[in-house]
Amino acid sequence: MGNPNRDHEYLAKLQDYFASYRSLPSYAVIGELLGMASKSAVSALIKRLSLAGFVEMTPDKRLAPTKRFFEREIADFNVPAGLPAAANDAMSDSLSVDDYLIPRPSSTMLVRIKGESMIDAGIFDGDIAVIEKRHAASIGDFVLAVVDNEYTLKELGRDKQGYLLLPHNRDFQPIRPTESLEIYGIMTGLIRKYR
Amino acid sequence: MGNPNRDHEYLAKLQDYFASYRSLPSYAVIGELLGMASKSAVSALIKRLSLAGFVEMTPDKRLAPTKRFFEREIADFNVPAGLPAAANDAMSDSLSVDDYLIPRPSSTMLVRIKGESMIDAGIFDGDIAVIEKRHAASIGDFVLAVVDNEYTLKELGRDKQGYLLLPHNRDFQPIRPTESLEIYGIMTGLIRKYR
DNA sequence: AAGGTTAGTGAACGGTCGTTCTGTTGTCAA
DNA sequence: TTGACAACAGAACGACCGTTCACTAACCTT
Repeated sequence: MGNPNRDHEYLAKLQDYFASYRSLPSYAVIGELLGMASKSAVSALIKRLSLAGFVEMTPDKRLAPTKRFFEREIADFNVPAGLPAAANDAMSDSLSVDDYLIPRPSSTMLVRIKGESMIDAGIFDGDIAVIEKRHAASIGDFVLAVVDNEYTLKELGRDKQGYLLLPHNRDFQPIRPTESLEIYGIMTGLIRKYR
Repeated sequence: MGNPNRDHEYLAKLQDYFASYRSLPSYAVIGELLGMASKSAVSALIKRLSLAGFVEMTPDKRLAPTKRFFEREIADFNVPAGLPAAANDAMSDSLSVDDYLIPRPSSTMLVRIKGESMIDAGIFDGDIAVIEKRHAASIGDFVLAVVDNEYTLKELGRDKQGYLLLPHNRDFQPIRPTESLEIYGIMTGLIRKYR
């Protein structure tokens, strides 16, 4: 009957559904969604996906996605003209974007970038910076700092006279804190959305 | 009887539950969870939360959280001068970075950037591009294309002679496909990790 | 004090849930 | 060609689902 292993395709549809509704449907509806006429086929599919670690049952026996459900492959596009989609065994990395960028949620915040002072570092106006809150930083880190009562994202530098905040833009001058310099957090990631 | 408006407290428990299991339990279990003895109390609570916009029913009538369900309580630590409170506001209507960048999981892939050809667009070697697979693109889109049997990320351009692939790096020349140009997908996001 | 409002109890009920079992069909290896 | 196997169809079934209704208790107003 069926093709060899359409489970990956079925999983994709469930992922789309969950992305839309933040909930997994009943077996009957899954059947409709996937083009299956009987719930027993769905039941078997769920068992397979459960074994593969993509879904699980909550303590009260409800179907729920696992963390793995949200993982994505990162493909290198060195691949010579073969579809990178088909071969999922040789993938380098597999994780969810959240886990990748935000390993410690409780100490992490997101900050919308304003201004052009870091464009030479590939950080543009409107981008979102992932900031891990902490008060210590190393020279060379990109830091979100409070300088003279104002928040700013710059590279942390140092010279004979003390700490500096270095912009990455030829048109801007380094900032030397006159009164106070407080490190609010360091930048651990960048997020940008197009269109 | 009860205190004035414990709904906020109830919501918090549901949020915790969902964070643990990525699913909302049945009314009976919600009752246990919240210390309610009857399901009709839960039913009433769900109606209230639904009115307030924290939960909703999927098309197939299952209980599901809304985007608002995931909104973070804006922590009330003191704002000296222009605290980056605009932080969460950036992605206020999405529940996670995943959701923000990847609304349609099944047609989205992640590709590790190789090379310097797009550095003037703030896309660096080692960055991860979010690619939405599709074969049609508009002029000006950043596209992952297969040109003469090789994958490349460039801006899609056009002149009198036809389509072009434009790098964003002064040291690179535009690419004019000699044999074939196939659009593999368009770039909808960028992810970078520091350190 | 009376009356309204709101949150919750408890029981009854029809509908839907997911499981299970039997049967069918297409694929693959011997 | 045969037999094993996997994916799926279809029907039956008990359990659990969420709704509804009548009722109670605490808290407003006035």
